[in-house]
Amino acid sequence: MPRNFDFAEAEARLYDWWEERGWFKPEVVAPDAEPFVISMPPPNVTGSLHIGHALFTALEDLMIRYERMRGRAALWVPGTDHAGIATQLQVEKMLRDEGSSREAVGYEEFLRRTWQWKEEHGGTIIRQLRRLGASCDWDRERFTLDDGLSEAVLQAFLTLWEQGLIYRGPRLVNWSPGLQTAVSDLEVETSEEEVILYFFKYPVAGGGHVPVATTRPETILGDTALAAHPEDERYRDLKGKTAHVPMLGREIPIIADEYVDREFGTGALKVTPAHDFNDHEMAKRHDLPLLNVLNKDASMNANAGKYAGLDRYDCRQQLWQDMEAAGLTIRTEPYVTRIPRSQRGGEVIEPMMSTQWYVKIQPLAEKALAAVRDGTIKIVPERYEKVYYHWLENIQDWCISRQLWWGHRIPAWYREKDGDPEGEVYVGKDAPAGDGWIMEQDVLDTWFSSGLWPFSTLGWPEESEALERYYPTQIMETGHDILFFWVARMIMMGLWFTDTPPFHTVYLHGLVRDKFGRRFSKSLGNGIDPLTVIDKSGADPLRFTLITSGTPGNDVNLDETRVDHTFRFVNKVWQITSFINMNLDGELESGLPPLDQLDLPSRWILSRLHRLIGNVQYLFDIYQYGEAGSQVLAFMWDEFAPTYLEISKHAIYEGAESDKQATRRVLVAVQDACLRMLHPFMPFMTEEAWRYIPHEGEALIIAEWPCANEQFIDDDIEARMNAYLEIVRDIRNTRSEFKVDPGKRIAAWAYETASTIELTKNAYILKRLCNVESLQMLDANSPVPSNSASIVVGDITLYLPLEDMLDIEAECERLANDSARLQTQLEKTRKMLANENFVNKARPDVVQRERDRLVELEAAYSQVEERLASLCP
RNA sequence: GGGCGAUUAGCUCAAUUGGUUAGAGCGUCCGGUUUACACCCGGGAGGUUAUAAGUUCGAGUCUUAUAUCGCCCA
Repeated sequence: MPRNFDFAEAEARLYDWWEERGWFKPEVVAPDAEPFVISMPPPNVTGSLHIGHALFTALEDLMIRYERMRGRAALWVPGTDHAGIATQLQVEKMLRDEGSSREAVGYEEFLRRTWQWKEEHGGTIIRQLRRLGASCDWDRERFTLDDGLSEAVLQAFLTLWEQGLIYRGPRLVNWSPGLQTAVSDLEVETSEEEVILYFFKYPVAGGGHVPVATTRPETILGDTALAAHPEDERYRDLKGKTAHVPMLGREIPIIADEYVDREFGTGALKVTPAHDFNDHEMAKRHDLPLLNVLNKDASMNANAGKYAGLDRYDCRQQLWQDMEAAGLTIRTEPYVTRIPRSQRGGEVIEPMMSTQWYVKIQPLAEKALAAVRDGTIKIVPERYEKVYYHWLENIQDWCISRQLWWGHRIPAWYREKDGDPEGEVYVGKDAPAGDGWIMEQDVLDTWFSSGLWPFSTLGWPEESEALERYYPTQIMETGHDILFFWVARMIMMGLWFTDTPPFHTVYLHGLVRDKFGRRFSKSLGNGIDPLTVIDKSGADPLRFTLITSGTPGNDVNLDETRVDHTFRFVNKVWQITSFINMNLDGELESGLPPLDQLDLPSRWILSRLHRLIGNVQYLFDIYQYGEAGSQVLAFMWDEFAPTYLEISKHAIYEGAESDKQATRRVLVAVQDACLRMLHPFMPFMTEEAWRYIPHEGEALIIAEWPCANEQFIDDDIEARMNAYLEIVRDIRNTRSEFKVDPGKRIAAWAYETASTIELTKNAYILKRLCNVESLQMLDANSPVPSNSASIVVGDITLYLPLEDMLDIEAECERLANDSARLQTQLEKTRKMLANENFVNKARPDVVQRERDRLVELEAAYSQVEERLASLCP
């Protein structure tokens, strides 16, 4: 067995082996095995791996490997998303670099170039997932724009259309002037920004004016009314009058509406129904006309009169200058308000009138709400259920059309009629009979196709075998940031089209941030590239660290020193394996010897192991994977390796043959169980290490998940072993305190009592763990050995002859400290047990524990006192 | 404005049906070439669990209020 785990060599080799053997496929188990299916959240096809992908991969692969080991038909369906806007932007940038543009090359060529781009860059992220060890069924890899999924999108669209749940119409939308497309509410991010509030005079017909304030003066050109609160005294006289739009002179009515906030600005409000959502609502109430003053690129259109052609911000300046010259301005002041920006491009979103396609979402939303309310679908952590409810209860119709070229083209056709190019509309896969039909050029929101993902990837709308066998899936594991974008939509569409919840559990993880909790950003330069980390330390440490660094639903602050630590843990596990491997010496009978033939340390480690297995199982059941991993680490690093392994050297180096064999079998059994439990966290090293210990079965990846056996769990054994371990700790402390050379073997003495005789039975524990060569019994009449330090644990006192190394003064101080500590604990315990409320109300086992503790403390205290009295007058 | 989360050692985090002395890692200090591992081993220092009240025999954990930070929604 190699001295160290060569991850760089082993990872690629093992991954290829697993894949070639077909172990990533659900068919490896019996055909009647219960399926366990996860649909991978499809990464952007042209993206590259970042730490967030590493987190979801680590978690999902953990779930998949765990269930595979439990005998389920585990299927992890991988794939990528065409990511309409993101991909189109990348290709447009490439064209721009070539001095060209989307418009210049034209629709067909643009699509050709985009597909070409996808072919070139599309495989990158998928290849990178392999480096993390992702055990996906690659034969089932899908892409949201492949033929099957396009068919699914078409089917879904047409079904909704037939059901009257899709409509097209002019609405006020969030318009992204940079991308030149409509975007949905979810794609707009608003945040507070400092802007300028402009106060000006709105001329009233027949003389006078009304003071008005706005943050967007250019929208004045689109005003179709002036409004005041009906009870506002200041504007009572204006009722029924009209006003003139500054610089344009257009006459508009002055209306009264309760929406107007009397406290804000001047109390009077300009109404721009084509460029403001609130004004739009008001316009509906008052039957006001809508006047669009913006072009698609947010320059002013013909309705802006002489300002036509100016960019929105240039217009703002120019108009204000002109108004100033006309004596219509009052003043400006800094003002903080919420500005909507495009989640993608970052530029300011303009509400604009536009004809778009919508899904009437209410009926779908109701089903999706009910599924979580009645527990059919569970969200982990549970608190996100509230967030989910709130969003679905207030959901607006979903704008699904995007003015992009890259995506699923909406299956609609137009024909000119009465001069209107869209006078006739037809929805269907193919153009209807007759000439002149032109296909809708807009595409669907990318989330429309990813909403179908859990079932479209399995063949829907075909009634495929895969769909029959593997749908519904089990867990949807994804980031909490896309709960609305994606999860809610999958639930809505899954329930709507398949009449089945697409999964029973939603497991949400948080964002990965840097160690100070900051988001990764280029400007901060704090990014952590998963591939760099893998190159340096291997995939296992990164995976384990990501999983154990946080708790479900919460952000993970990734500290790279933890990756280093996990790297050392990987080495630790390897070294344990190596130790076992080099001490095997020939054939080893499989399984464990009968319990009654095992020594105390063996029974102790098996008890600890099965307790651990039980805990890990419980933690997996409640999705606490991080804690489960940490507990395995703690067991191996703090109990198995430093205690059992060290003690086992006694049997292996100097025991009888039967003891050697028994100890070897225990070592193998414990290590085997640990490797199995660790496999889903760190698949590579565990698989490789497993080959070096006796095992049944071809590979760890398909080995059985361990199961806790109550028969091994033994409180009495653990208590007896703990007594030794406490003595060991005390002896080590004492040696350290008196600066006894760690390599020096010393003796220990004790007066003969039932407890000390018992102690001699396993004296090799002390020999191995704290270099105590022999435990010798003192005659009851002999004096306490001079120059010795005393170790008191329960009713046992050991004397360590330290010869000239003992400093009496120091020993007395040590004993006094012990005494004080014991006294404090005694008082506390006595007080507890004297409290009738405690004795009567606390659980009996808790009370008993305190009683046992009291006995032990009393024994220890009296011995310390005795020793103190004799040594320190 | 509404909702949610966080606040535990210098830093990053655990501690899940309330129960021994609140644990790890990194950092720090002391000591070690012990035949699995210096990618290591042994030992130490470092905490009023944000604050204040409450429930309870018992609170990091449950309740209420406050403060600070963060996220989501309007």
